[in-house]
Amino acid sequence: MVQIFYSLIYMSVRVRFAPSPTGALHIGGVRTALYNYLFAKQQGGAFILRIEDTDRTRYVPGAEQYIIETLKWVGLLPDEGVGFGGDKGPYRQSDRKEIYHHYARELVQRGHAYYAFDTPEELALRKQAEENFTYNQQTRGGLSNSLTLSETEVESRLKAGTPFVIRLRVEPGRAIHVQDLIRGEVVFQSGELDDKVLLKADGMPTYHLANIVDDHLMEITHVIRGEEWLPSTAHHVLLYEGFGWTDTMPVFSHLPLILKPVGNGKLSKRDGAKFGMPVFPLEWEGATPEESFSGFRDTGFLPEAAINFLALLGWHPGGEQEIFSLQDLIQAFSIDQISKSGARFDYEKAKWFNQKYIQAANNEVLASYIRPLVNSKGYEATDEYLEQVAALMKERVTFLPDFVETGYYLFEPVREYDKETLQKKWTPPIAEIFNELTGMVATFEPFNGPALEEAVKHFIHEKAVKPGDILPLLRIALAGTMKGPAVFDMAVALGRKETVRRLQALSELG
RNA sequence: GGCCCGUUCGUCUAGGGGUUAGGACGCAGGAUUUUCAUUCCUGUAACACGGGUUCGAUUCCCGUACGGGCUACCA
Repeated sequence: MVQIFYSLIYMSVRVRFAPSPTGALHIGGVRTALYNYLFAKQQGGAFILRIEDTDRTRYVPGAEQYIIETLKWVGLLPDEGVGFGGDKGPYRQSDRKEIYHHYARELVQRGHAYYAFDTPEELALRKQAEENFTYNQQTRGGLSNSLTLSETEVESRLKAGTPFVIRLRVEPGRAIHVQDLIRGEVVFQSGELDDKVLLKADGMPTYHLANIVDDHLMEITHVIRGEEWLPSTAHHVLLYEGFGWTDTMPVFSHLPLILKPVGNGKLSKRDGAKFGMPVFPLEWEGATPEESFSGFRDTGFLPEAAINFLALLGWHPGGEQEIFSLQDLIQAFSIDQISKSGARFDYEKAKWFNQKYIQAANNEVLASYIRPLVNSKGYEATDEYLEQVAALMKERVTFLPDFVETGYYLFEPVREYDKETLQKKWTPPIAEIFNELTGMVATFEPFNGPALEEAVKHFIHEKAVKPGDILPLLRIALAGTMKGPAVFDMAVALGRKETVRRLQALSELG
């Protein structure tokens, strides 16, 4: 006992993120990965990526790569796992088939599991006949399994290759206590539990078996997973008991769900299209447009912003800080401050975080994010110019693509002029002054923001017109719109030649 | 239906037997900026309901309602 206590204290923390490669990884999965990562790093432990691909019918090619790419994008790099090495592998469950067979058989030998020969069709019929039919301690006596069949019959069926599953043998009359770090003690009555399938007829384990065997073999100390696993945790405890692994059973924490922005229920992949927002980390190209999704990355989120947003969806350290770097999060994180109730996906808040992170990012970093967007539009620009664009636009954008979309006029001629303002401001006398101003700008030295501004204002004063008569026109000439960066900063960024060209273009139009 | 979990402003949340129930997003108004945005200030708005326990409950307990999850040879 003393020894167990000792080992629990000094055993280093090991947590796992164990997604199933059935398609694009849901944003809730990213949050689960994040909480696991934060806990591991804070405790000086290991963060492990395990791929749970035991359902061959739901396997989707590319999903595993998607998961890995997501973790890389958000910066949650596993210490061990598929694609990351480690000495407790293999970390892909389909590569561990024999291991599960071995343990499933061992559990049968220990009397905590049994062979069952009932076919899916037979069970489906039973369910049709009896509405609440479950395979459990009440019903198994009347079914076809190694508890009802003679030993020789079982032997011969196994020898003949009759398909079978292995089921957990749950005995009634016990209270199973689960200690959850988020929810406290949760109690289940064993009499209400069914005899879960552990090993399927195709030879693959179910989640229940695989997750216990792997967590044990991989020396996982803490299981941090979604709330949907809470009801089956009682079965998991029974498995630890059955194997005699209770001393090293991991500590459980069941996370609250992420809910739809409006309406009832948990956030689903369809909500992305429905509400016009990403619910996946990365873009995903499915077989059809309906199965293809956009993600946070291609929408133009900074990974740091996505992480900050996700971290606070269901957890809060208690202070009034809102902006947390990954390092801040590692320091501040604690499992007992995770909320118990589900959190609605608040996209407005996500946008706010992104805006904040873009504002705070330095121009060089932003330029590197803008570069691919610029290239894909076919624009040409130097890195130095992109840094200027970043400086000009960073306080006016929400998403990365806004730099080249809202600010397109920093890369190509004005496409469309604000007619309303033009109609109001463009009068023959003003046009004449404007032309004169164009001539001045063409030769004015030095061509920098403050000097230019000073000179133009002086010019306006001399002509006895109001700044409001000229400045808006200048802006429209350069950007076409009444929104945007300071006019003189724009002029300097565009350069003298382009500025003059645009001023002339407006005159010709007028 | 059964089992399990939950419930503080519209949203994310802090708090906790006695508080003007705090912050953030959003929204509204204002200041700054002769654009827009940023920034700053102000405002808006919450303890689901009913019983206990208590001198006192939003906080503790029990119910109810509502919401959610699970109930597959899916994870």
